[in-house]
Amino acid sequence: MTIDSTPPNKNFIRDVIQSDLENGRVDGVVTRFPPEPNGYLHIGHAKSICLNFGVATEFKGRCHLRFDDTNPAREEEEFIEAIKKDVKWLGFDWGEHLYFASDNFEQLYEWALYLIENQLAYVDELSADEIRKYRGTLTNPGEDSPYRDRPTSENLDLFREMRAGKFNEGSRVLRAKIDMKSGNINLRDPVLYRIVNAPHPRTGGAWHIYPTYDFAHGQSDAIELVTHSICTLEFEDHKPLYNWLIENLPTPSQPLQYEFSRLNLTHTVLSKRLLIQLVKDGHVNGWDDPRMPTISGLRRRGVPASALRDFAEKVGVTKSDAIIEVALLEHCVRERLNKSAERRMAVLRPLKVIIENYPEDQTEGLNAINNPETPEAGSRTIPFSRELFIEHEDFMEDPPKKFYRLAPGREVRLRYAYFLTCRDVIKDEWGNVKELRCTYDPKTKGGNAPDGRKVKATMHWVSAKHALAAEVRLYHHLFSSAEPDVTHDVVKEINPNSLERLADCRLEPSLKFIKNGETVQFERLGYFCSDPDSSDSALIFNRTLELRDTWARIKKKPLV
RNA sequence: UGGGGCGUGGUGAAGAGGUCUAACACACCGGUUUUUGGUACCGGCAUUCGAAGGUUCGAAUCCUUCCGCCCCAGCCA
Repeated sequence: MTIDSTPPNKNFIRDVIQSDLENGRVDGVVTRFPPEPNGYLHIGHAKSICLNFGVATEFKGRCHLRFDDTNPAREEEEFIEAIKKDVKWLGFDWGEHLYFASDNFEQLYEWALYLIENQLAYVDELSADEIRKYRGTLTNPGEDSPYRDRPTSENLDLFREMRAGKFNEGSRVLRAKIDMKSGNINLRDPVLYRIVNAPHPRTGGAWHIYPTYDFAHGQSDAIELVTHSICTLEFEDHKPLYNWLIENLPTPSQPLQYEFSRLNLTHTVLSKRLLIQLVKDGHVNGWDDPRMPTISGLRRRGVPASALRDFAEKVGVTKSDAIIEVALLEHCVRERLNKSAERRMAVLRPLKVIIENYPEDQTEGLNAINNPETPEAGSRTIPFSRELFIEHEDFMEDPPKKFYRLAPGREVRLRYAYFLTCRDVIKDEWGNVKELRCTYDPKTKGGNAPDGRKVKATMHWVSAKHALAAEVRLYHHLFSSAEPDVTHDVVKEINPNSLERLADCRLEPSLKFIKNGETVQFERLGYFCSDPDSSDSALIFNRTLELRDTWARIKKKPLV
């Protein structure tokens, strides 16, 4: 299992486990991550995965992967596979402990009969609408169903017939007999089983009735001998029901539920409903669109799993509603990538430079360091020639005070190459700068002047005739508002410019061999990775994240 | 107006009667180093803990009242 450098922070879950271990409530830790296979995992799930698996390894226990597949109307095999892939990629291993709530359908059914026999459950023939009416409101108590006190044998017969598929969907449900007047609505005779006639991804057409979350989750925990069932805050109200079922059923163990607050992130949405909508309505290009907060989207974007783990640790685990700034995620990504990503040179918006005093047909190989943070990464050779491309925004004809890149008459350093001086600016008929005529100083090879003269800027570049053409996709926040208002229409909140495609980028030749899934740094620009859409004939790169950019800040400030 | 939960800086989050004129991290603001305006490094950033009372020699931590925010009325999870 994955061990990260970040030391675990203290949180109440760890405290509880620690004391449960010390006072003997449990003698080992078993947790579980219980996704419903009705969509892809997102970064909020990553928090839960890291917590559950993290805490399990920390206390030398284990963590199960269990699919809560109790609603065949929504669940699909595709999601099961995608979820497994994401959990693995995140660096966690459930070993032998892959489970499905559906594995327990037979046992759950037996327990339902057990409840009926103990007069703790009954078959209700009220319609969904009527049940709602009988349930009362938040402030008014509910009323007992007229079917509540039918004889056990009748309940048994009816329930068996439900299983046999004798009834229509919605015509009958099995309900727990608890308390229609409870202040906790979950205790007002909650539905335990409903009739669903949809094929189940695992059990096919074997069943006509399916347990609800409440009737499946806790018992599955108990069957798997889970000791700490960790879930999010909205299940807090369900805990009394969770416990009621465990107390009234002959389960093999008595797990306890603990709740923490779910992750919220600025500039995005993290509700499954909304993410499904973004995908279905085509506002993004699938679940793994690099703008998506899904694990698959982040992976495609070039975010390393280790950064996600760091992030999950840094956000903390509490019960208070919190909105984490994306900046924290971005920090974790940069921190990891700065250490691991090899450096390359690429020009996103090319501006042609002709070095007038450089021999026409000469090419020389220059040595460039792969990663200054990691000397073991070694170095590579990059070609230099008379015609280059530099970044368009690295040149200004009439530069403001604090701009110290290239300008007419000014000398700068080309990284790993030579000092370069701008002699002439060539413009098109519209007055746009389209080419620079420069000279270089042959004595500055490698980037230093023997006379000791200094230069204010070092710029990246690419040799025109050796460069690779590529498309580069730049991503911006999916929502420009930090906290998008999703109460009405998410679509209105979407940032229309979240994807920016640059079709004419130029890369240094070595980028041809970049491994899939490897994220590199384009010097001075940011972190990039090759997109799965990329091919030998059409290179495509995604920008994971920009480097921190002090110059951009200076530009924005007044009084430059 | 029923039940449950939560309130510590811009954002998270430690702290649970004295070591708190409140850790740490992100963000932000300055500065140093630098062949990435990156990285690294140094410094700044809550006399105050939702509010008001009270207990105490002493409170963010205990008590009382009040205020605010979140969740629950699916045969979703």
